[in-house]
Amino acid sequence: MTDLPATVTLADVAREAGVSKMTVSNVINNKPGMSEDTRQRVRHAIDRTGYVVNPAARALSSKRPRNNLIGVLTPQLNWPWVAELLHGASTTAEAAGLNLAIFTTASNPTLERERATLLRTLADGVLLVIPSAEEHSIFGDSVPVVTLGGHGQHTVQVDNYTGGYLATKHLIDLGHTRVAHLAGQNDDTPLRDATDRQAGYHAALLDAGLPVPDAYVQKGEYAEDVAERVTRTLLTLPEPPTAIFAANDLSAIGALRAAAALGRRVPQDLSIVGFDDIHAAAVTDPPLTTVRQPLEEMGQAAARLLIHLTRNEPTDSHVRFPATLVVRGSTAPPGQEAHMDP
Amino acid sequence: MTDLPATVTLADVAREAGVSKMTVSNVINNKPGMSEDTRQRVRHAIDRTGYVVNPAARALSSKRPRNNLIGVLTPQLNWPWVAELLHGASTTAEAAGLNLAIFTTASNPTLERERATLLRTLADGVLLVIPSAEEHSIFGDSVPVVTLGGHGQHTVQVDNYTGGYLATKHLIDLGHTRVAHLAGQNDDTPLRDATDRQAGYHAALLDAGLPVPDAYVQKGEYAEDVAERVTRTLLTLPEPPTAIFAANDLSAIGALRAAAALGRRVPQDLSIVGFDDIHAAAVTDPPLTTVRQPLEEMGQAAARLLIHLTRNEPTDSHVRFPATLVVRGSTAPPGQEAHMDP
DNA sequence: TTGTAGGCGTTATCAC
DNA sequence: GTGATAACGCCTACAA
Repeated sequence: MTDLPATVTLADVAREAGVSKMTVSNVINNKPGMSEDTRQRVRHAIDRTGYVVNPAARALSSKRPRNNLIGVLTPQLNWPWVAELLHGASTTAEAAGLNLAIFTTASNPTLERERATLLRTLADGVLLVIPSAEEHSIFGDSVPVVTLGGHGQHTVQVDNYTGGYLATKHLIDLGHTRVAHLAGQNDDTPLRDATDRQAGYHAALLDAGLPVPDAYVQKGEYAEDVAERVTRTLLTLPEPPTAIFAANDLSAIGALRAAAALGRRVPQDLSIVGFDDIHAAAVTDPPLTTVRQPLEEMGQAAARLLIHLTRNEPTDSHVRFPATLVVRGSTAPPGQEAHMDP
Repeated sequence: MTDLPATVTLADVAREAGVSKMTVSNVINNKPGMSEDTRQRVRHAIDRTGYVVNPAARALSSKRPRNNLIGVLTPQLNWPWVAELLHGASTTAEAAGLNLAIFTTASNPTLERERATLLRTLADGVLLVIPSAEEHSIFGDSVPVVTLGGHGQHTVQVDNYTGGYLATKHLIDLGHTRVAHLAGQNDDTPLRDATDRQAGYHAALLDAGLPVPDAYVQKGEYAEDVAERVTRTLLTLPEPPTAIFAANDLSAIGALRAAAALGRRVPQDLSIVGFDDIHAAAVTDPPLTTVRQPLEEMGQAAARLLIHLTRNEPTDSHVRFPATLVVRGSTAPPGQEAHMDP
């Protein structure tokens, strides 16, 4: 447990072990072709000196370094959806001996490019969470890329369309005919996920022969405060919806808030379905009926995919997880009490 | 918006501008002492070529690189407490033109050291979130370090002792005499924060002349599932507590679950106070009375502190935020309805 | 099986 | 003001 801030280099270890730098390097990288004796001697020298490779130097000298590093680019860390996803990824990565370096998406273009350069040179692979179109192009094929919640060459996704369909159908089956939607879309970037969920919503209504008044589809932007504001508008419509399908749990919670503020009881006066099944969905008042994404598993799958890619092992290109409906207390037939399964 | 994955180096820019590499380097680093004319010419060349510095190379050649990078070491990303803290830090860092590179604490010692080396060489400063003793020693004084929720040379903290005291006093003032505590402690690492909160709890009971049966202080380990299990035990005691002060909101939510499972109504049969005031605390059923930490501000303060340190500007060594009680629906006098402020 | 030379992209140093 | 040269620590390629 001695801490020598002085940097130990390959040369130091080599001197200590009485070999050349290259031999030490080869031992470190588990290269074959050297006597077991030498290998041991070097190992000991490494332990004694407390040597650790300098990833920067390694990155500089070899084009495709093995730094045990996976870079992650993600918006907003305090989005529960992201946190749970990354938790899964981190678990799997660590089990495989890989570090996760997480960067939040920079607004500043210079920062963005610096960060990309850093990852391109340093990381074994990159995990993109809900990336913008530009984020993709930055990496080209300089390093393996897996996309979580978006499109790309290698992706991990939930079946958003079916999820949207299931949520809406659940409301229809309960007897609702006026079903609104808080879409995930915002103006800047048309997110694929949001579009698919909305398509599922439309399809379910269409299959049931129900109309979709334009005013019933609002942009919730995946955000709690926006959803709250928009829900107020919906509920004060001349003919307000009796049920809302929110594109994610956060906006469902916003809707919950708006309902409470306007004195509408959930689910008696208004049914609400979310999407994601984040941790918080189970403890809201009332507990949220929602479409479950297996977030942790999805994160794990993404990490696994990336690990295979970095090792040039064969893998699937696209992993799609099923969306399942979790019925809790926020949905009921219009004008009635909740019917909950235990 | 052209994407040339081919790496542009200083030499390329130098050739383009008709100057030497050093001049380009000097322009990039805003070094004084060159004609405005040259500076402009180089600037243009940089734009034309799309040059971006290679942080790895920079790290290698200079002992104290300015990479616009703050490294963060944190346990568990899906801890809401952490997510909200880091969100704050990230906001401030980005506004100052700094990238945040977030690493989750590795269990593997080799990974841990590699990661530390990476940060030591690459980062301008390091932010440690609830660090273990060892994590501190890794960095020595090779790079500025700020600690969030722990001790060290530069720290940002909430007043945990007073927080614990406030929470407990609130329960006592409501008339509770049998007040239990779900401590944050686990066996491995005695966290300073947890100890302080518990000390506040003890002091409040002592000041009120109330006893603290050993059986009333249990290890909730800051975790929802552990807290749920332990609360079940507490509630089935011959003389169960009528109120519980949980060391964080997550364990308070666990307690909420246990109460529901055992058919105890909150707050009529059992009052619960949490700690942190994470986002979810406001939407639980019932909404959680809790001790608020200004998490986002704390993250911002930590980032600001670090930024000053990296610039060798004078700063406070320790920033302490006050803890405030937020009364919601999970507390009431024993055997009575909640008395909520709107 | 082991060692030597050279270069990765940048900055420090010191001449010009 | 500007530029050549030598590191920084490691790996690739090749030689012994």
